[in-house]
Amino acid sequence: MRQETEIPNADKRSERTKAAILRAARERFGAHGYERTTIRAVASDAGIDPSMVMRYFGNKAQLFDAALAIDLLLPDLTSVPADEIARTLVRHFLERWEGDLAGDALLVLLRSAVTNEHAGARMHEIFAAQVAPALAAVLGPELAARRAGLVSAQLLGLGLTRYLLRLPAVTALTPDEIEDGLAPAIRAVLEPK
Amino acid sequence: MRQETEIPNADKRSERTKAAILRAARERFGAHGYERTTIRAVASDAGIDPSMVMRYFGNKAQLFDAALAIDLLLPDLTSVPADEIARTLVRHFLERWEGDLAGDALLVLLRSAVTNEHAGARMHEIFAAQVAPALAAVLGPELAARRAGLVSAQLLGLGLTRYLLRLPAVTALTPDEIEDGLAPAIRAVLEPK
DNA sequence: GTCTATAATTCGATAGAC
DNA sequence: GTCTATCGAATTATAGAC
Repeated sequence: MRQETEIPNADKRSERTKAAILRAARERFGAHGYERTTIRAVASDAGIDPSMVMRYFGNKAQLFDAALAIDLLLPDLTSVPADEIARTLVRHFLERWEGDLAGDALLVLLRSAVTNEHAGARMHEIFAAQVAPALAAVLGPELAARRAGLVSAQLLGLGLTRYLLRLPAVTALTPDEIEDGLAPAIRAVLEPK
Repeated sequence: MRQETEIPNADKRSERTKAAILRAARERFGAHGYERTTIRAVASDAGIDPSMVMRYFGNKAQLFDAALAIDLLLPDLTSVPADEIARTLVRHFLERWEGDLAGDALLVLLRSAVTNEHAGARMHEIFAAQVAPALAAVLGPELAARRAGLVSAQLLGLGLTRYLLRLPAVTALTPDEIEDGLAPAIRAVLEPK
C-alpha cells in the first residue's frame, strides 16, 4: 500500500523533472567532463533547484552513473559479408556519434573515461560486454583476442579526434570520406595476411 | 663533495626547484588531468611549499601551460622507404609513449586536451605544426590534407586506449604485436587504391 | 627563498519551511 | 515536491614574517 504518492500528476511531474535533470547532466558531463560539471549548473540547465538533483539522484557520483548508461547497439556481424564488416563498423559508429541522442551519451562516456576512474571502468565493461563478443562471433575467439583491442583503438581514435578534440583535419572530412578512408584500415586489422 | 662556488648570475637552487615543480606537475597533470590536480599536491610531490609554485609560475593555468611544451620529435619521413612509413610512425609513437620522460608530457597533453580547452588548442597547434607537415612532405599536400587527420586518429586512438583508458584488450598486446597489427592499417590509409 | 597564516571562492550536501 | 538558507570542506591566491 503506497501512502505518500497519491497526489494526482505527482508521478508524471517527478518523472519529467528527473528526465530533464538527466538530459542536462548528460549535456554537461559530455561537454566538460566529471570534475568541471557542477550540480548547480545541471540544475540551472534543467530549470530546477540544485537540491532536487540530490533528492532524485542522491549525490553527484550517482547522477554521473545514471548518465553513463549506454548501449552501443552493434548490429549482428554474423549476417554481414566478411569483407563488409569493417565498413559496417565504421558506418555504425559514425551514425551513432553524429546522431544527437546517442552522441551525448557516447560523449559522456568517452570524455569522462579519460579523467574519471569510474567512467573508465564503465568503458572497460562496455567494450568487454559489447564489442569483444561481436568481433569474436565473426573472427573466432583467438584472432579476436589479438585484434579487438586494435579495432577499438581505431574506432575510439576517430571519436576522440572528431568529436572530442575536434581536430580540424578530421572534422573537415565528410562521413563518406571517413568511411572510405578508414574501412580499409580496419579491414587490414581484421584480416591479417 | 659539494662546494659553494660563486657563479656570477645563475641561481642553481631556484632552477632546481623550478625543475622539480615542473616534473611533479607533469606527473600529476598526466595522471589526473587539469581539474583534479591541485597546486598543493604538486608542491607536496616536489617537496616544497605551495606558495613556491605561485612564485615561480604565477598561477595554475600558467603552470599547466609550462607542462604542455612538447616536441613529437618526428623523424624525417622523406628518408624512409614509402612502404616503411606506416611502420616507422607506429614504432616512433610507441617508443615515445613507452619512454617515461616523453610519455609523461604526451600523457599530459592528451589527457588534458580532452577536458581542457586550452590544452585542446595546444593539441591542434602541435598536430598542425608537426604531424601535418611531416605527412605532407611524403604524401604531397592534397593527399595529406585528406589523410593526415585519419592517421592522427589512428595514432591517438592507440595512445588513448593503451595509455589513458588502459583497455585490457590493448594493454595485453606487446609493442611488436601492435606494430605488426597497426602498421598495415595505417599503410591502408596512406596508400589509397 | 621559503614558509605561515589567512582571505576569498566555490561546491557538495543537509535541514527545514511551505 | 520545490525552494531557501546554510554548513563544512577544499582550493586558489595573497600578504607578510623570517
